[in-house]
Amino acid sequence: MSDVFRLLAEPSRRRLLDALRLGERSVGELVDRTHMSQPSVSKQLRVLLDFGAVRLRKAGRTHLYSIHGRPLREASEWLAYYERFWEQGLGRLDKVLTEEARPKRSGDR
Amino acid sequence: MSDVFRLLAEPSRRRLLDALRLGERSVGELVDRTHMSQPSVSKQLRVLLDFGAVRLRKAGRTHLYSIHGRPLREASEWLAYYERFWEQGLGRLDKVLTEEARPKRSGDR
DNA sequence: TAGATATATGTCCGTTTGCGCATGTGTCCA
DNA sequence: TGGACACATGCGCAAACGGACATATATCTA
Repeated sequence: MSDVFRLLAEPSRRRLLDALRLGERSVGELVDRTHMSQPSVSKQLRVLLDFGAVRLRKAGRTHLYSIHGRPLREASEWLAYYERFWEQGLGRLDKVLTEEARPKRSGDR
Repeated sequence: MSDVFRLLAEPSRRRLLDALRLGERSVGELVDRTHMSQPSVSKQLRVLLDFGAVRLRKAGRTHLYSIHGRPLREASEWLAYYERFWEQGLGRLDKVLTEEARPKRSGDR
């Protein structure tokens, strides 16, 4: 994995990053929060770790993961804002943006 | 394709979007600029079109494509800024960012 | 130390997807 | 109208990748 977009292309990894949003989590907690199997969680964490997107701190037999790196922080903010629109399709974005923040400014498209 | 990250995960599509950055381009121009085969260009353009990421304007026998949609514009700016760092690996990002803009502020890690 | 707990890894399999190649469709022009 | 030109599409294939399942490794505790 040498490409952030590929990294983020996988929903399971985005779910993990989302679950790590608020801070350090153990693998078990991530399994609970994401409803993924434990092996899947571990594997995707490995991918994220190799990429440098998360950090690992071992505390006894539990492994604590946390988000690392400015790029992912930026990406996380970026996706947090747009994901809700995108997941409903692109068509509604302009509408929602207009309603939400800028009732004017239609000279964009 | 129902996921922007998957859409952007493919380097060929990012190359196309990049080639469309400055405006409308014909398929032939995109073939030249991206060094992709014509069928590949057409296919990926189709994916981008179905997603709503580009627009098509037909002028005779040439098809002019252009980027469409605020999300991709945002994504484009976002990637334009970070891509150069990411493509060289994540490790250099903090360094470059520090050198570039903020010689102080090291409490970020 | 034995067993339980927490996590990691190996293997197999099915799916997805991009590309190459050939061909089809639409448009312009002599 | 026939042929050149611009682009799109269908097909087959190979590579990438995630998940399920079983199992290995490490740590804690009785």
